[in-house]
Amino acid sequence: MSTTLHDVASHAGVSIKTVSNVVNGLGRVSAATRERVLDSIAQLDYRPNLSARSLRSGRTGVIGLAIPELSLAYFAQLADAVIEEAERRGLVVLIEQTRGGDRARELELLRGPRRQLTDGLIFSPFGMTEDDTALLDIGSPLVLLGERLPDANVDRVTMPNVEAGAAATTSLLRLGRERIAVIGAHLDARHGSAVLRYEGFVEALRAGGVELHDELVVEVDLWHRSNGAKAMRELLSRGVAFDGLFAMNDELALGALRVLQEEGIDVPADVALIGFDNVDEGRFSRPSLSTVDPGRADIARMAVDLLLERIGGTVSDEVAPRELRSPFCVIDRESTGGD
Amino acid sequence: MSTTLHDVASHAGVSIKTVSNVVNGLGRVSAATRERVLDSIAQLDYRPNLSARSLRSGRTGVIGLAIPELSLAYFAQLADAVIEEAERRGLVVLIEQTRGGDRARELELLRGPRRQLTDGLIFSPFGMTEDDTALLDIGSPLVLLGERLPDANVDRVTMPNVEAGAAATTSLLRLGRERIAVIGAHLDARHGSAVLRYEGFVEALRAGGVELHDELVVEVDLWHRSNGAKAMRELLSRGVAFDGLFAMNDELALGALRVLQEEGIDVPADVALIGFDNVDEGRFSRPSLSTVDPGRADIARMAVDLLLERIGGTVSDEVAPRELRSPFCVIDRESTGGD
DNA sequence: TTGAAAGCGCTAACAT
DNA sequence: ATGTTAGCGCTTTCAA
Repeated sequence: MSTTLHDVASHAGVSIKTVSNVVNGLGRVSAATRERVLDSIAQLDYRPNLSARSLRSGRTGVIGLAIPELSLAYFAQLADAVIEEAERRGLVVLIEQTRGGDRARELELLRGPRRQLTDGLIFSPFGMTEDDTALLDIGSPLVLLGERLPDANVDRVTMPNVEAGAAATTSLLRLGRERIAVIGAHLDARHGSAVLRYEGFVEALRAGGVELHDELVVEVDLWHRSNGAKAMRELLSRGVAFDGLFAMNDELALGALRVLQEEGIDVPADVALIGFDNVDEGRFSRPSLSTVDPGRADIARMAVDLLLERIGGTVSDEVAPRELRSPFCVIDRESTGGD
Repeated sequence: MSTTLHDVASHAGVSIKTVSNVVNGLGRVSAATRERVLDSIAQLDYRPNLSARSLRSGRTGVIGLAIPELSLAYFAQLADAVIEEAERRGLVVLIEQTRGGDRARELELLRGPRRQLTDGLIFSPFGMTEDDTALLDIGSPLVLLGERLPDANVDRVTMPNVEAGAAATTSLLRLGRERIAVIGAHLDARHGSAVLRYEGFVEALRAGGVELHDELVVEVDLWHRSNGAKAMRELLSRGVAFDGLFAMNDELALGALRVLQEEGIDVPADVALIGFDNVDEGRFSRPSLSTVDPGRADIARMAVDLLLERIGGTVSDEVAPRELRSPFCVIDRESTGGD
């Protein structure tokens, strides 16, 4: 049996309420009693029972983070940032994996009993469709990551994907590349990073007066490295020339890079390549990978902030959903002729 | 206010206990009442309050996983496996990062109040020293990952690092390489993967009748990619010839690979390279990276199993600590001339 | 400034 | 087969 408030109270010869006050730094307690209580706490090695506290207060001190997959470097690094940010505020993070695009899992996760373990959820949706938007109304604080489910009535952190996609493309155009391929598109989708980055891609081409060739667009469902390799093989098999490549994330880029090299195609001389996400690996590939840095730390901070404001009631439920955008920047490495 | 057992009970016209029985599938409840209760539960959208349940039962349904860093691919992929394994058993995982080698953080994490949020902990120690071994006696279920703190009186999952280190080295020897370098050693340490893998390395050299050259050993504290690059530069600056390289993990290997290529050294023709951990990236580097697969899924399964046996009391506290070893295998890819 | 007591929602021992 | 009830350890209202 572990020590309770009661034990401490009788040990210190005060009431349970006084101990509680000392523990929580509330109310006015005379310096002398406080001292005595603190002493008893130390002697008895008292530690508050968090379950009891949650039951009473309705708070758990835990926030949930639901992402597609931890083994994707981007999400692992994002989770890292969120955990760090949460810790800074005395919170702890429960990670749930939705496994790429599993709608049922995502819904279950939103409504399942496990939500109760957390005070709020940071959620990166992937498989849910617009028809499911209403299901996001889960009555507990929620922050969305990314642009899916755009009509959701919920706080959200995004990055300027259109602008970033355009900037990435422009960095290729600036090298004089005119036949620019793109892998990772989701042509039939209506929302999501793929759609927006592609939009930026198209805009940049137009602005640069460069033609968009349909044969240079490769769709890829899940942005895994293996699919990047597959997409590149597909592109090469089409037999169309290209001198620039925009991969919608770094995993795709690195998978594609591998195939380009197998085929003896030089990067960046023959094909300039830029990815997206700035995962650590890109710094050490050969050539190192140019990319777009989405500001992971900012995203994590903003998401935790938004969530905490709702949890803490600093921002009432009445307040309309807010949308925060992280700053981004293009990083020019060897794969686009940088250093 | 959310629905409680009471609400359901009165709605269904039965006692609270009956509802509890239905919810937990315990006791005998007639099919008719069960039906009625289930119906009320659905109508009222009742969901059990997990805090109350924890307070009462002393279980939270959460297990902790403490690892150095999520942004290291190995740990991200391990966390993925642990979450999956836990989920299979209806548990959820709280991840804490110890940030490479911070002893104080590790201790705080073991004893801190957050332990209360979990029923048990899977812990990959790094910064704690042998003097701290006693501090592992935290009175709640604990499973250690790896070989540090060998005297700890605790369940543990390891991999056969000596044998695996030897096997990796042997795969280099089998190619006829005789000047084999190693990066990632911790020469002054007395325990840990670095020590054991190095031991295997030395053994394999001896068994192969090949001399060990001190100048071919590079120490690296944290096994990050950037440190792999740094170690390789250091090795090259020594101006000693080598035709094989054993990197103690894949991150180091990939960092080193990058530098080798910068210097125009061909892998595997000039230097055959093998890493350790089988992280996903190794399949798509160029050349693809030979490595040792430590059986991540097995490790996760074993760790969760051991923990649950202690949590559930299937295995009493009296039972001596158990040690499970995962199977490993060497994967021969391009960096050692495989495909 | 401190104390007494109610009750958060649940489980389980006991009673019927 | 179902109902009653006593807490789990805490916070908090109210009273002293």
